[in-house]
Amino acid sequence: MDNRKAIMESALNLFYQKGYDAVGVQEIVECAGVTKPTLYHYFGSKRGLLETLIQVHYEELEKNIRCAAECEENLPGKLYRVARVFFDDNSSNIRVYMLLLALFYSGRKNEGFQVVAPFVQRICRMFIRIFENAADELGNMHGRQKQFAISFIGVLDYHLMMLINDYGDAEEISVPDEQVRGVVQQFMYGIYS
Amino acid sequence: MDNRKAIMESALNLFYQKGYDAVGVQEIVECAGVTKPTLYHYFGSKRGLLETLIQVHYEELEKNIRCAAECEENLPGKLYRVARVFFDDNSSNIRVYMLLLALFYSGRKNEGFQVVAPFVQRICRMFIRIFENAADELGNMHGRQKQFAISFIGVLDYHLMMLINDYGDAEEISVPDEQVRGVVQQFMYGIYS
DNA sequence: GTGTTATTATACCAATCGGTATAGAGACTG
DNA sequence: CAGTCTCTATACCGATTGGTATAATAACAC
Repeated sequence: MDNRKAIMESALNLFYQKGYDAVGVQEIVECAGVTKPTLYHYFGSKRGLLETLIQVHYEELEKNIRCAAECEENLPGKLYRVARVFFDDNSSNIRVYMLLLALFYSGRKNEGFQVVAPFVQRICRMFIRIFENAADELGNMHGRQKQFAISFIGVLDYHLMMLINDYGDAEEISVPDEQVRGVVQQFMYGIYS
Repeated sequence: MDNRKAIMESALNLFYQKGYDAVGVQEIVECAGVTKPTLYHYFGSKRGLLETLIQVHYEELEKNIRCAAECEENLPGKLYRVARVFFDDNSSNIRVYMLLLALFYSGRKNEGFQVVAPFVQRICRMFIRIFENAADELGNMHGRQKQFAISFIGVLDYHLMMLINDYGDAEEISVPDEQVRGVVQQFMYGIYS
């Protein structure tokens, strides 16, 4: 019962630190203090482990994003709240999201990519909808909703990546509000703002 | 003599499609039509192969970016030229850059990350310098050069990734000028422009 | 107490991993 | 011709890969 969670926790940490393909099943179970049959009993395969890992954590991530996106504020306020979801480290949120990204970049023929791609697309669609729902604020977007969404996600992702890089191996990553607001503001009004 | 290039070409394709860790040395040499000792003669190790692969291609990428960044235009013009370097598929440029990114996201304890991190940092510094050199256009940036640079790179990367994803397995990826200009313009003047 | 089910460890599998020892082949130098 | 140097193939190395067959353990219902 508890072994299941231990395996998932170990796997998340190892995948996040070394990459999905660079981590062996043996290493995961050792880190979790169990043996291989236990892992294969719960998850069936290494891929199955990754799938449930992503799925379970993604639910919460999506919920958080959706919640932030449905708040009663103007677009900048919404984007700020969404950004905060990404920069707020709920200990596992960041690791999951970075794993998602890493696998998304890992090449289309990679097993991890195939697992992760649909989830990334769902995130993209959520962001596109944010801009569509702000049509009254933005006016005619001339079909550029997707461009807006991709740009915004890209900005968030890269800032996140750089933060993780700067912080080194530190566990906690805290991003001050003003910095998040600065990023959103620049996105909204350009770099002259 | 030619075997060396064949190995590098095969490795680049395989790493790009399946990820560094998911590709075995055996697969590389088979794809190149040689045997393992040939690879180890030229590159010493799998890591050595990756290092020379990145190094050789990076030189050209950096040259192209630097060239675009030194043109005699205003900032939007410069950014447009730089963006074009990224979106112009010189058959190998995109593959190399995406490999660079994939490894950068792959986790700090990953072998590939350690190889690639210094190159990504060099790219970042180049972008930061672009904004610093535009101080006369931008005025006092209040130390936000790095934020500008990271945001811009993030926007480019994610657009690139999405393009590759939309195009599927197609070899050639052509991005119309207007789209590139749209992205740069949004970055410069915000989404109301 | 017996049967059933879920969970776990021991021990194993073929296949592949990155890497190499040895030696042959070819080109060039003396 | 002998010697040397670069390059490459055969065949191999120990270690690890993802995965499993078997059986023991424990908890449960009856």
